Amino acid sequence: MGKGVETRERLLDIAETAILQKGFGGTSIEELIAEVGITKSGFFYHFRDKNQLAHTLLQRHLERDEAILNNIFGRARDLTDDPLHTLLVGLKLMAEMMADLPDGHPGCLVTTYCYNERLFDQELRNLNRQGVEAWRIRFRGMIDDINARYPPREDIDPDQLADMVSTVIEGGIVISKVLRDPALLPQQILLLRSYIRLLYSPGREFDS
Amino acid sequence: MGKGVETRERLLDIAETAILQKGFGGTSIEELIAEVGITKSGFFYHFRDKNQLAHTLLQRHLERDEAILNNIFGRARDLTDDPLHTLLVGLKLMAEMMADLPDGHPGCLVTTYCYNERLFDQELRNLNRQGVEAWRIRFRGMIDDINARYPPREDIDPDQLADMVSTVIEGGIVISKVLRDPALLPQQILLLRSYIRLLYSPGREFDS
DNA sequence: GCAAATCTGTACCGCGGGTACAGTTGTCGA
DNA sequence: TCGACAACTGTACCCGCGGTACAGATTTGC
Repeated sequence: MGKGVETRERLLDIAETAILQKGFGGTSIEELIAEVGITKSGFFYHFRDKNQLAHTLLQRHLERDEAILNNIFGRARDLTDDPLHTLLVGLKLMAEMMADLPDGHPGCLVTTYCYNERLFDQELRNLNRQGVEAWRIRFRGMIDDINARYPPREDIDPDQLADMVSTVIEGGIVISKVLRDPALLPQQILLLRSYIRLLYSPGREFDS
Repeated sequence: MGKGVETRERLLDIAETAILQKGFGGTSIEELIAEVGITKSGFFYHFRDKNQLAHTLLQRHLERDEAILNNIFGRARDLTDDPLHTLLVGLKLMAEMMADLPDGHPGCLVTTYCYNERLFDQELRNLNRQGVEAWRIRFRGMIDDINARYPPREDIDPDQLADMVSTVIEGGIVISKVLRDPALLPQQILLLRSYIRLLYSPGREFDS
């Protein structure tokens, strides 16, 4: 890794932490360069402006996030062939991962950007949306596989159920942070898991 | 309503909208006074500084929120004496209210403040937490009433289930906004409702 | 008609985002 | 060993914004 790339990554790390704690408008370039130990000119060598920093940051975040999800549900698929079990195991692994974060989840850029939307251009808002759409597609695929084998106890729209994963994670992060209770996020993921298990549990399948 | 109170309320309205779209640090006093039509001196007559504006805003938000929830679940209680029905009807009413918002939900200050926490003092962060704790207490009470009459199909911690309401609402607002789909938030609330119905549905109550 | 509430006007400070551009330092291959 | 390029530093400047400090004007209510 070259020296430039390293500085750039450190800049991105510090910027991400700061933005999650103070929002985009509340984060100054000056504080970032002070922490990295470069000058303002150095910052503008790496990024055209603050907006491009935001763009790069979100892109990196979404890529990492996808890699993590691929890892989790890849491991889940290694453990079982059953699509329902795969999702349930995956959610369990996800909850365990969240529970292992020592200081709790630091926050998600998607939510921060959502509540800073008017500071960004259309392109960045679209990138954020595509990130959430990718989650929907991922979980929608898994739910389709489950529905193909198990009859749900209620007639639920698969897109809505897929979006519920994103909803519980983003909401869980917020409530967990506000209450300063790191355990809350994994608990909420396990409640979602409980819902899915109940939804596909056998018994009284054909009651109207 | 006096002239001063009216100006103050308009200032708060405009500030709330701006902060939900641009975050606290991204919202300038200058833009607020420009829209209200007063001078900077006028602003500082009403609020000591930006921080006090944030405080007043959150307090107002939490009070209004409590009034709305009282109204919704009050109406639900008028319709039925059964605690499970009350919660299910209340969630239905809440979903309908969210669906009736023409431009979708504008966002929740609790989440914005959560992702701007380092811009605020301890007192404001505590106020935010107390708001979420009030939600927990409210829903925890309703869940206790349900548990006293119905055996849940799974052994769920009542506090966690209560927090799931907050989680789904805050998360639903975020995902709804990012995807620009106002229908998503009410749908997610109805999924939560579906979970609670399944959790307390009769049949196979005593399977281990 | 007087006091208090509700502002306006003016002047000022320092920080932060951003622009512009010239100069410096280290690395690496020909 | 030299030169090109990456990765910066240094300096100077502009303007918007948060905030301070007042003094003065206008409106409202009793």
